[in-house]
Amino acid sequence: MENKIIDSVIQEMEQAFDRTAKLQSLVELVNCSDTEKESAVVVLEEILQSCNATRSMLNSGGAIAVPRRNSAAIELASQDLAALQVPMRRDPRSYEREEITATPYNDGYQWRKYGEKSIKGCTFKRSYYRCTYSHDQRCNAKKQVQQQDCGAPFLFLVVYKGEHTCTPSWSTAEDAQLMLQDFPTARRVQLQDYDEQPFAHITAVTPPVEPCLLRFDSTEHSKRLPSHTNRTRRSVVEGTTMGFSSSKVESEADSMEPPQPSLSAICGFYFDTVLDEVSSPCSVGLDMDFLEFRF
DNA sequence: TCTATTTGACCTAT
DNA sequence: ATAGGTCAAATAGA
Repeated sequence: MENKIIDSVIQEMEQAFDRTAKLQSLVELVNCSDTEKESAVVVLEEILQSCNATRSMLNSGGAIAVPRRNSAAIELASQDLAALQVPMRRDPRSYEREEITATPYNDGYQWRKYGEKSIKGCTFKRSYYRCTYSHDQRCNAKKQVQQQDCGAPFLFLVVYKGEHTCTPSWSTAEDAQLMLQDFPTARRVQLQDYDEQPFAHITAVTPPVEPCLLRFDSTEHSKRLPSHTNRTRRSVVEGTTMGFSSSKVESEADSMEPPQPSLSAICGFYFDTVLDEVSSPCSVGLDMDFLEFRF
């Protein structure tokens, strides 16, 4: 029973770690003063260190002191944790969850927009999406995306309603590998302009079946740069899901620094590359969500 | 021509 | 009456 508790605590810690890492990547994107950002990063690093330390202790098994006199309470706590870890069977239509994210479009599912609405008290309109397979496979999953008014242009409130009951066309490991061989045509790349600055995110989620190569070609990006930055510069960034592996920049002008990873996560990676002299933030990200993808 | 998005109209709940 | 959610015709783009 004690092992069960420890397992549950480890799982909770893993989630806390992942969420903190995700928050760290968001902090990178938020427009605030350097001092504030630095403070936030320091705090986040401390949290991550604590998570790591706790995880190590739990994994070693030596630091857990379970008071035996509380065995009844332990039993109850264990049951509670188990209930948290294995949610009860529920109606897929009743499922609902919210999240704040800088990347509302790369959750691994394909969505079709069916509406947009101005919401009272909100600067930005709310967008309504339903699963692409809502008709073909009668999938009831929907989501709403609402950009936040907090001055950080990259943050969105995403509300998911209903669980996916569909089977995406690339749901097998074999399909996923085929997709990887065919990048970028097989992958969807979401391009969005924020204040006329390009921002890209790989939205096709790679099922975490095997270490795989990721490749991002910014040529498509360059087409969307503001007219005053019309130099053609092509950067190709490569990495793997197991860590950043290599990068190179091909430029017909003078050479520039190769893109460097700005944040390495425990799994997956996140890095920025500079596209031109005004340092348009071309972010290519594979965020933590992909690891949680179910198929 | 097909598919996805946009957008005004309509429906429903409060 | 109002706000939020959805529909469906018009439109855009590949």
